[in-house]
Amino acid sequence: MKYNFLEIEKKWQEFWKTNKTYNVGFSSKPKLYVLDMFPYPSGAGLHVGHPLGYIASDIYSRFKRHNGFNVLHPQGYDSFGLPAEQYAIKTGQHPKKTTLENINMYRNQLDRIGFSFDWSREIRTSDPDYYKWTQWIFILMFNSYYCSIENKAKSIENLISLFDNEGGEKYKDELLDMGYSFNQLEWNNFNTKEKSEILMNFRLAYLTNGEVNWCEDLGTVLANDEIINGVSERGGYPVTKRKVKHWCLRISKYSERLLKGLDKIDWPDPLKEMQRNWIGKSKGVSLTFQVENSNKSIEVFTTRPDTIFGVSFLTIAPEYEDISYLSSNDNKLDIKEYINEVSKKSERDRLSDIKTVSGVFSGSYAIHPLNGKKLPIWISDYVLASYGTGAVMGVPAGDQRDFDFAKKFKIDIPNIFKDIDISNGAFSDKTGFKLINSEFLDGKDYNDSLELIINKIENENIGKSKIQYKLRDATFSRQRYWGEPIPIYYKDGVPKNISLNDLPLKLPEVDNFLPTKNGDSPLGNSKAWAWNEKDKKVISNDKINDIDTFPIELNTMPGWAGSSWYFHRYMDPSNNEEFVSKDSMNYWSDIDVYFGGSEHATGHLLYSRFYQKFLYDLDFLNKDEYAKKLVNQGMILGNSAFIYRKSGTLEYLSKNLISDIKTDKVRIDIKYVDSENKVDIEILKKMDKDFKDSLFVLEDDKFICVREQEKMSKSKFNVVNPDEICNQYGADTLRMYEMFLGPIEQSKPWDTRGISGVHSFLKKFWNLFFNEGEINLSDTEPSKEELKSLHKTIKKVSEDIEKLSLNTCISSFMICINELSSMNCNNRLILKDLVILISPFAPHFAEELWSQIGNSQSIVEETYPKYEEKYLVESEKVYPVSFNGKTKFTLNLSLDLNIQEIEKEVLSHEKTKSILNNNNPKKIIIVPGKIINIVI
RNA sequence: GCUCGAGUGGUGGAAUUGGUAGACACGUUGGACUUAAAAUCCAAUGAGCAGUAAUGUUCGUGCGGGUUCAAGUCCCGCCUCGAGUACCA
Repeated sequence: MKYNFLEIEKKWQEFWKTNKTYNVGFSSKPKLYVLDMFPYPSGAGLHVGHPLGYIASDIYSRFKRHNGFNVLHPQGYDSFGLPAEQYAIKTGQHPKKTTLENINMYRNQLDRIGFSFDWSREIRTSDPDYYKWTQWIFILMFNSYYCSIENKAKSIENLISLFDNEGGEKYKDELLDMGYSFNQLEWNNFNTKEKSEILMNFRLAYLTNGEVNWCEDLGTVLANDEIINGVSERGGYPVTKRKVKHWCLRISKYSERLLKGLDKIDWPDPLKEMQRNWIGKSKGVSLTFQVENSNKSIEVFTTRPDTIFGVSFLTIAPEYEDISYLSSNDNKLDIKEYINEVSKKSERDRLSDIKTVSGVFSGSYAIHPLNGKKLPIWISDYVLASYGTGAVMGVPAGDQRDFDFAKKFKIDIPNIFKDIDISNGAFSDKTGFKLINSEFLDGKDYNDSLELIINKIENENIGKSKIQYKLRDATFSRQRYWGEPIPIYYKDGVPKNISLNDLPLKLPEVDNFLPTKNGDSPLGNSKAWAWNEKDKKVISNDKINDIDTFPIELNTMPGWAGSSWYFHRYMDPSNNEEFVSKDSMNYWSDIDVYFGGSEHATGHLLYSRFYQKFLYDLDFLNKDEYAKKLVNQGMILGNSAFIYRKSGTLEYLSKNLISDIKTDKVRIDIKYVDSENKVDIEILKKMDKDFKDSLFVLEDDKFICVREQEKMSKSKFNVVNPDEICNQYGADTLRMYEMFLGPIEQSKPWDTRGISGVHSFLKKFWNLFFNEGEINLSDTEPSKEELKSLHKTIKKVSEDIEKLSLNTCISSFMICINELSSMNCNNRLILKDLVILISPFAPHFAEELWSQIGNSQSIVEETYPKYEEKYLVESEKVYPVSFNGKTKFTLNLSLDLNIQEIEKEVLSHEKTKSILNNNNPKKIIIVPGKIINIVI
C-alpha cells in the first residue's frame, strides 16, 4: 500500500468530525488548558506562517492527551475590530458578511491541517451571545472603583454609602487631588449630576474629556499601544492629539499589581521586560514650587532630588492647566501662538523633531523652596502633559534636555558637580561625582545626598516621596461601526448603564457604516438608537423627546475588549446565565500554556491581565493571573523576489506587477520565480502588456531575481499557502516540516525545498509496515538493538515535547527510522509504540497505520509509551582520549572499570605510547563515562 | 540614546548546561536503477596542507583577552545584526 496522504487525511478528518473525537467535558482526569491566541479573520487567508503556533500547541495537547490529561484546546475568532472592518471597507461590503466569509475560509484552511480543536466550544467576539458578556464586564467596571485602602476593586455602592454616611473624610487626599472636599452634609446636598461627576473620578470605566490620540484616516481614537512610531499600527496613518469626550479604563490603578504579577508567571523574559518598561515605574519626589506674588504653586516630579540646587528654571507642558494664569500680559500672544503651533503637529512630527528645542517664556517666576531664588517659568513641548504633573524642574547641569533648553534660551547653567566640566553637556550619571554649590549637600555623593534631601523635603513639607508610572489609562471609545456597542445611555446628561438582564445591546443596522473624518460615530446613522428605560429596550430615535427615552452612547469598544477575557468563555461557551459558571471555573481554572506572538506584549497581554485582576477582585475568578506559561512563537519569513532595473533607465510603473517603485528594484510575485531564481519574460508580459523588458537585466530570455527575506505578507507577494503544501505533500508533512525548521520561539525563513526531507522520512516510516503492498509485521520478540533504538527515541521525544523543543523531536524520529530501516525492522511491538509516539506530530498518518495494524479505536487516547531504562543501559563506552584537550583517538572500555583501571588501559594503549614518546604525562584526568584527558 | 536578545559549514539548525563541535535535514558532487525523466537507493561533503592511499596534520563556533586538564558553553572588553521603546524628568 502506498502512502496516499490525500485520501488518508480526508478520511480521518471526517472520522474525527463525525465521532467528535476532540470534544471535551468535565472528567476525573487532571485538566490541562492549552490555548492559542485566536485569529482575526482578515480576508487574506492563512499563509504557512500562521499555523506555526497552532501546530506546536496541537502537538503539545495531543501529547498530553496521550499522557492521561483532559485537555481543553479550543479555537475561535476575534471577529470585531479594525482589521475586519478595514477589509469590509476596502471591498465595499458589510463587515458582517465579510467576517462570516472570512471565518468560513479560515475554518476550511484550519481543518485541512488536522488540529485537535474542540470546535463545539468555538466563540466569535462579534456574536451577540458572546459580546453580551463583554458589555457586562464593562458595566461591572463602570460600577466599580479602586479602593486604595484594601488595594482592590470594589463595588461603587460601597463608596456611595460611605459618602452618604461619613462624607469624603476617608478619601480626603484623593478627593483633594481631584479638586473636591466635602463632608456628609455637603455630599447629601449635591444633586444627581454633581454626585455623578464626583463618582466618575472613581469608576474604573469612566467618561472623560481629554486629550486622545486621534487618527483622521481611520476616523477614530486609538490607545497608546495601537500607535507605533507616531503612526497607527493599522495602516500607518498619522496620529494627532485631540480633545474628545471618551470612555477610559482606569488600568493605571493596577500598575503595581501588573508589575508584581509578572514575577510569578512563566512568560518569556523579553516579553515581561517589555511590560515592565511599558508600566514604567520610577521612584522619585514630588516638589512644590510657589509661584511668585501668588498663592498658586507648581508641583514637579523628579527622580533626582539631589540636584535640587542646580535648578535654574521650571518648564511646563503647553497643555498645562494653569497656563493662562501663569501667562503674563506681555507674553500672552506669543504663548497662544506657541500652543497653537504645538497642537497642530502630529505625533510623528513631534518625534522626528526631537532635536529642535522650542519654547516660550510664560512671564511668571517661581520661588526655589530651599534657597529662595527666582526661577523663570517656561513653556515647552519637551515636557509631556500626560506624565507626572506636566511640569519639570530644569537642572541644566544634570539633564541633557534641560541643558539644551537653557543653552538655547540663555538661561543660567549653574554647575553643581565638583571638578566636572559641563560646558559641552550635562552630567547625568548617578556615580562619580561630589556635589558643590548645594549648601548642606556640598561634598556628598548621590546616595548620601539623596537621604539627606528627602528628609529635608519631607520635614519642611515642600514635597514628598512618590512613585510614578508611565502606564496610562486605556482609551476605550472607538468612533467605528464594527465593535461592541457601549451599553450606556444618557439620562439628562448623566451616564447610566443598561442592566445585565437587558443585554446584549445589539449592534444596530445602519445605512452607512463608514467612519468619518470629523469623528462622528457611524452608530449615529442608526434610526433606532434610543433607550426606553421603562420597557428596557432600544426604540426609534423619533421617540427621544418622550418621557423615559434617552440617547444611547454612539461609540463602540476597541478590538481588545472582546479579547481581554475570551479564554474564560471557552470553559463554558454557551452559558446564558453567567460569563462562566463556577463549576467550569473551578475545574479548568486557568491556561496552562498559552501560545501567541510577542507583538501583543503591551496590548492584549497587558489588558487581559488587567481584566483578570479586576474580575478576581470581584470574586468572579479564582486566580489573579490567567496564564501560567506563555510561549511566543517566532515569525516565518517569506522569500521576496525582486528584479533589478538596468542602471540609468527611467522609472517603470506597472499596477499589476510592481509594489515597490521607489527603489531601483521591482517586486515580483514569488510564485512566478523558478528554482534558478529567474522569471520568464512571457509571464510578465502576460501579466502586463505594457511591460518594458528592455529596462531590466536579462539572461537567456529570463529576468534574474534577487531574493530577500521579509515577514510573510500578502502585500509583499511572498506568501506560501498551506493548502498548496497540503495538496502536494500532505498536512502531516506540513506539520512536521514547520516544527523541523527550528526552535518554536525563533524567527526563521521558509524554504519549500527542504520539505522533501520530512516527506521522505514519513514514506520511509510507512514502508517499514509493508512488503509488496501488504501489511507485513513480525510478532517475534524485538531485538536488543530495536528496543534500544525505540526507547532512546521515547526518552528523547517525551522530554523534548515537555520542553517544547519540537525541532529536535523530529530529528530523533528520523534517526530512529534510519536505524530501524537499516535493521529491516518490521517488529509489531516496536512499530506499534512508534506509531503512538508520532501521533501528536502526524495524526492522520498515525491513525491510518494504527487502524491498518488492526485497531478499531482512534489512537488519540492511547497511552503514550514510557521509556524503560533497562533497554538503554550501556556496558561499554567509547571514550574520547585527548592530549592537552585535543581528541586524538577513541577507546572502547567497559563502564565497570574504575579510574585506576581506565588509566592503566589508556597508558598501555600503543597510540598513547607513541604520542607520549617515552615522556611521563604531567597529569591524567579521567571522568568515568565521559572523557579521558592526558596533560603532557 | 536606553532595555532586551542573538552571532556555529553553502543553507535551516544540533550539541547531555564545562567534556569527541557541526546531530538531523536541505543543497551540492559522484554512483546504481531507467531509452529518458521523476521517484527510490548508495557514497562523499567545515576549511587548508601533505600523501596514490589508509592516514597524518594545522586552523575552525563574530573579534581581542582571561579562568580551566578541558570553553560554542563561564568571566572581562569590543564589533555586528535583530526586537522593543523613545523628550517618562
